[in-house]
Amino acid sequence: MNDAPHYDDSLTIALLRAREAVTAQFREHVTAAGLTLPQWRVIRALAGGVEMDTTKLAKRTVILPPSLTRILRHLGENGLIEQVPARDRRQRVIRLTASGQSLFDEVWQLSQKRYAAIEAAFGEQEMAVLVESLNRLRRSLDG
Amino acid sequence: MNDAPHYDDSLTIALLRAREAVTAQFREHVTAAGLTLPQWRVIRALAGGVEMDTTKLAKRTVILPPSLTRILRHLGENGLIEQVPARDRRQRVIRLTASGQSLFDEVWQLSQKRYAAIEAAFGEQEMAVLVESLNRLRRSLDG
DNA sequence: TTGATTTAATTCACATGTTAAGTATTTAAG
DNA sequence: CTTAAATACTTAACATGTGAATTAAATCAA
Repeated sequence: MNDAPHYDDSLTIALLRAREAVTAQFREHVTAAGLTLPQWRVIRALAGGVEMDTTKLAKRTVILPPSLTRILRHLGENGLIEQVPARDRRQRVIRLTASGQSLFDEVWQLSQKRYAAIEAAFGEQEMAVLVESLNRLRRSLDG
Repeated sequence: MNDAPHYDDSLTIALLRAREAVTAQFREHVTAAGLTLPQWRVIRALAGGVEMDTTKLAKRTVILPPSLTRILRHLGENGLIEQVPARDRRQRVIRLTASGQSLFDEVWQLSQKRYAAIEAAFGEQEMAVLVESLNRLRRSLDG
């Protein structure tokens, strides 16, 4: 008997589609600011004067090191980030420039509005439950 | 007051990390079969004798048309898919070859085991609730 | 202190994601 | 029947995803 590949019910596809729908809400105003979504994740991780080395940044933004290297090059070329001298000379510690922080402030305002709109559409309570469930799923698989 | 970017609590990051954790469960045996995960999504969508044009296939697998074109080229070069003549000559209707179906059968067995393991770790009930919640989220944003 | 090992990051090669533009075929308007 | 508009894909260009190999600096063992 064919255990027919229940495609749309599968967790992997549901995650993919949900992420697709959510990122679509942010893509327009982020790209209008001249950033890709991964670039925006990096900017966001560094906002508010945070300094971080590449390894931590990669984990936090869920971007693999080779991609992050390229993204940091792009952001550096646009004057949005700068390097901070570090004791361990293997590390590359990064922070936002004033220009980077300013771009963050601008985009962040719009992002917050979109985020609020998503909460309104889906339900604030349900959203908190969903995020908690996603994080619990992850923990149950990492262990 | 700085509305400090609550990074790990955000829906976008939670979705990204959860997807990361889930796909990691399938990556090893899929790549061992000589397939990438997007290629596997395509194979899976066509399994069991299903024929589909690329527009439907793109929607079903959540792969953008330009990527799908390249993926179909790769799968075709490896003899896993073939083209079916169609009335509308703009369309490209695709199906698995015998070899493609056979590769599916092989990988699918392993995938089912992994899927069952995820259900066991996270809870079958909670998983169904999560998938339903993800799909509801998507519907609330598409409208 | 030297040499082996580990760690941090980059580079390389190839696959996919993303947007815009192009091509071929079909449909529809006149 | 002919042309304009719409549809189905493809191509092009650039950015990111992914795994393997490389380089440089720090750490560890002897």
